[in-house]
Amino acid sequence: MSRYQAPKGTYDILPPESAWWRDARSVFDDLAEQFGYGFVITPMFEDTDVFARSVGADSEIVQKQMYTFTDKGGRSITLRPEATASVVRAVIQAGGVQGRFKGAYWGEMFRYERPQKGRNRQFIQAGVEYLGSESPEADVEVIEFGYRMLERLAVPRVEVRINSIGDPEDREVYREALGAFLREHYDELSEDSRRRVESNPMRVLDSKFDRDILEDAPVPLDYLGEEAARHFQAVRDGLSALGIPFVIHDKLVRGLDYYTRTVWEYIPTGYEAAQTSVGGGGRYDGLFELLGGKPTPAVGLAMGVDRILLASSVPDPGHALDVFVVVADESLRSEARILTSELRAGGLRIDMTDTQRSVKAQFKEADRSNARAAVVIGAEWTGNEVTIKDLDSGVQDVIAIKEIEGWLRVR
RNA sequence: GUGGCCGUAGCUCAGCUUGGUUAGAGCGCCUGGUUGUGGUCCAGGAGGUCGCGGGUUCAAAUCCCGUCGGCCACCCCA
Repeated sequence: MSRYQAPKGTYDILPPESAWWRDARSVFDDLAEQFGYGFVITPMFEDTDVFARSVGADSEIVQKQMYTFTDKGGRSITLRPEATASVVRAVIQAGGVQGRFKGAYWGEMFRYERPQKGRNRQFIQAGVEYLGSESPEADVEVIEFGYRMLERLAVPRVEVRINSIGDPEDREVYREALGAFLREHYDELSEDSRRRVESNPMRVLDSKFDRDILEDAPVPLDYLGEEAARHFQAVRDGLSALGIPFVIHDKLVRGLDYYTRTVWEYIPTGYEAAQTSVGGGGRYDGLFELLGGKPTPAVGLAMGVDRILLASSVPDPGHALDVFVVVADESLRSEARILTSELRAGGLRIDMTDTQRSVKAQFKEADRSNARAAVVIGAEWTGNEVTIKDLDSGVQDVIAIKEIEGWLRVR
């Protein structure tokens, strides 16, 4: 037990697990490039107002989950709990959207929460923001992006849940109807839900306790305006055309206040935990104005990379090294070092021990380091030769030093 | 923020109920059996402030209190 440990709700990533993170990052980078998204890198902290205004002052995130502090200049600063607000702020600051803007990001987010499976105080989110388009095709593309990402990261049995919460005008009418319904059944509701009837009635829909009562509750879909309804239909048609399976969840609402119309989540159905969503997104046509920009329609998603790892089947990493050099004659150690250096320069992944050890111990290390082959430097060196052994098959040959790379290529 | 479970070797855990000689196991690590050959087997070895602090006691890994941390759930969300 070490004296110092990573702060509560944070963790370190070391080999071999770190390899997955490197791979996941490159999968995401490739995908973003293929979908035509450029990278947006913003600060990890912002003026507190950026989040308070965008995410919603009454939201759970702002109420109790933000890492907020006052800096030495007396400014109220908050570590980002999510990235959309930052990206929108950055784009507004840079002059707003001319035509379309497609941006991708990957980075650490911070939320002060009680840690549990799939929930930490520092975690990685990767996402894309499709700005400047009101077309349902943009929604479809962004939904597809998340779906493909999960596909490539080997998350099995992903369910895409979609819903439309309508435009702000629709929602106002709906809120009334829902409020009336909830007040009618007030006595039957759980304590948590009762508390929210006035403060945030839409979140009651999500309650895990009141499913029976909510069975008959009005849902946002019944209150969509004509345009929002047409938009939602187009999104569904677009997804079907691409062969992306989805289910409509008429009680799906999301915790960030800025969403309008389409909202969705990705749920890996084969994975057991309380925190089931590995990603989600929505349209947020009102956010630019909220942050002082020109009205700009937009849609985006955020993927929880930590949760994707939990839900994915991690593949066998394969060989980590091409060659492990075994020094059988200690007087040739320096020659072995030089050979190692040369082979590395040629692009091979190669390692060796740094102190005298038995040949047996060196082979053991070669095996553990998951090398393809061992190259023995010993008596045969005088004839400009080495012994090379395939560590999977056990086959070994004595070959000229120059032939090492060729031997590996043929196998 | 609330609740439940847990914290003993690098890792996974036993021991704690009924306090008492040098705190154990498996895996991992090191060495040897094979004087140049791993992944199997056998033998030996290293490695522990029993999370931390306090209390009770002649005596605490074991009982009590506090604290820190972990896991799981509520809540919330990615």
